[in-house]
Amino acid sequence: MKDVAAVAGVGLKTVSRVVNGEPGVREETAERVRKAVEQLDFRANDGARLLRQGRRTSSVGLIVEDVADPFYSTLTRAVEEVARAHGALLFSGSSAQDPERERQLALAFGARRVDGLLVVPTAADHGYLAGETAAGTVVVAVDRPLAGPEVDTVLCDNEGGSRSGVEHLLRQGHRRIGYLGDAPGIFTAAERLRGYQRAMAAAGCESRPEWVSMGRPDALGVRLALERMLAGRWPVTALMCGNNRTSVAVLRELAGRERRPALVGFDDFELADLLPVPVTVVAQDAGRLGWTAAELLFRRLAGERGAAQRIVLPTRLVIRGSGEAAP
Amino acid sequence: MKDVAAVAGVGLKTVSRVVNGEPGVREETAERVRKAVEQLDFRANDGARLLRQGRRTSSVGLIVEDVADPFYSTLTRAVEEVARAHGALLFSGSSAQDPERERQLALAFGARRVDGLLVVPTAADHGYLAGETAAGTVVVAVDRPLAGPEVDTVLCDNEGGSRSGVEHLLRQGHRRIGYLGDAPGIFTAAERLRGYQRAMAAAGCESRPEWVSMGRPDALGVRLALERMLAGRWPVTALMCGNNRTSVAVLRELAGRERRPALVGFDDFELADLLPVPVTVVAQDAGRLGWTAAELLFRRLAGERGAAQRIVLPTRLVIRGSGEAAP
DNA sequence: AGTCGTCGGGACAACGTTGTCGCGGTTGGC
DNA sequence: GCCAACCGCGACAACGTTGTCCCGACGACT
Repeated sequence: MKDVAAVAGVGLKTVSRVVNGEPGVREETAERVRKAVEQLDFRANDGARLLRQGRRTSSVGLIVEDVADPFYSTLTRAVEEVARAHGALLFSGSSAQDPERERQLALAFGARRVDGLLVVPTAADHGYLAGETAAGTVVVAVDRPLAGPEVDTVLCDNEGGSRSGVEHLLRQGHRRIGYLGDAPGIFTAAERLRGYQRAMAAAGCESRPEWVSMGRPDALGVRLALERMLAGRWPVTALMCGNNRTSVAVLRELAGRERRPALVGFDDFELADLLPVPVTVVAQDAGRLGWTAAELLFRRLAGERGAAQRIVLPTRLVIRGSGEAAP
Repeated sequence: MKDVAAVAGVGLKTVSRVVNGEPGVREETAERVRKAVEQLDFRANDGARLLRQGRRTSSVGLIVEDVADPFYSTLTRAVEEVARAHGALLFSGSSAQDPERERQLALAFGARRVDGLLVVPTAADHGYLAGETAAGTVVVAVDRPLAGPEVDTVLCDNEGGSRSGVEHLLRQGHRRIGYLGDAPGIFTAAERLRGYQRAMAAAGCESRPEWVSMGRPDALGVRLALERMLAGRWPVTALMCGNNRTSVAVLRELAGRERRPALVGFDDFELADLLPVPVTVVAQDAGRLGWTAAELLFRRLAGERGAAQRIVLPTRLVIRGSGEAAP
């Protein structure tokens, strides 16, 4: 900047004024400065500006589990849009379900002095975030609550959605319904499992232990679980899948079999409607989740006070065929 | 930091030394400093550090068309991993195919002094990037070349892949093959169209104008194009789709029809193998694309010199069924 | 005892901006 | 003709760090 000032033959502050469109500069002088800016190809250093002003950095951090997952990428896109609308830049990162990575990302974002942090929590303990919130960083938990400081939280109605899916199967006459979900340590997985259990209990169906399988949605695990559920004296006639990945793994596994239980999946996925048996799902709106959380974050940044909110977004049962087969 | 120094009863620089693990501090003093850091919940300001050091910001920017698109989200994830491996943070943004948005993002990233910029170019002219490259920002074009400064570029073999897909259809005996692609202004779309044309020409097939449709993959456009291709005296017996989105739109449109031309899609998509007729595709590896580009970027940052490279990654024909139907 | 080297630690400037203040010159009112 | 008000502009400090330099204390050697 001082080079520009020298070339234009003006003071540093005048260059600053011109660059920032502040008043108090004669048009003629401003023009000289602009010439010099152009000539030297000068671009202001936001980092220095931010440091000097000491206010906001106009950037937010987003930590998801895995951007490559359509659910999170949709969420990310929504957050991007909101950030853009508020003139903020987005730092993003995937925790890959690793609490340590999540922590490192959050701390790195904090060190960069992001104004806000949107996080899909993976860690069991988020005490490390206390420092950030104390320092004025606005934190919003998305998709799952976090264990640590009280922060705004935006969730889906996991239990209710799962229950509605199971109830739908019950209405078709199914009684022996299996449940495949993600590792029970994951909040959403536990909630959805509870939805299944409640629905079963309310209908007076006793769920047998071998009808429930919780774990990572890998092919082998799903195959074994399905074999367990479909064998024996009381094979399940229907399945509720706790998430996207599991639904797909189950479909892939079922493709080769003759016995095809009815199926309802939690979370919609592309082409579900074009499969040989279109898949009935409990849809959640990832975009709206991200949008809501980001809007909340920026409202806080705009000065909104009050206790931490917990917003729960509804799910929607999308009937396509796979969940309507009789037992 | 000065508060910490005051509490610990040491000088500013000593705090800096302790925080950065520099030698030259007695263990006892260091311990006092650490106590004070803890007590005041101090976290170093990376922005200030970066400003002072004047070297690298350890951050890179990534501009894709739309993170919500599985292709780009996979690419993004790969870039994230590489950035993480090099200790860098990632700014990301979606251009939404809007050249002006792309420019704004690039400029904003530049103002934040990112070390490098990975961009999937949308704009027709990237002259505005000249300033960045001149300022030392390393730019790498991904998926498409950019028109402007000469920069490293990582592409897929669009033309070759497309040609191989069409050749596959020709081998099945098809002669009347239609092509549906994205707007011809998009580099990849033009390349793939050329692959189709070359393959047809090489086989001595004359492609009729009504067999080719280029445009956004919306339902209506695709429907009209299909009607045109499937009607008349010379209806196509096979289709080559220029991208993911188009393939899906075509499948959705075809689902209701009895006449089902053979189909090969460019770019793989999830569940392609589970559809009623599993879809044969020319697969490109988005992750590898991102990985390669990011590695290249960091090699440049590490000081690698030399002329701008152009790396072309191969595609892979994945045979699943839809492309093997006879005319 | 004097000299030298080493080690711990602090003072200060600088990174690239911007907020504050004040200076010199012009204008306008009496 | 004098004073006030105003305008355009620059000097300077400060944001939170770190690189450089230097100082004082202490131990070891002549």
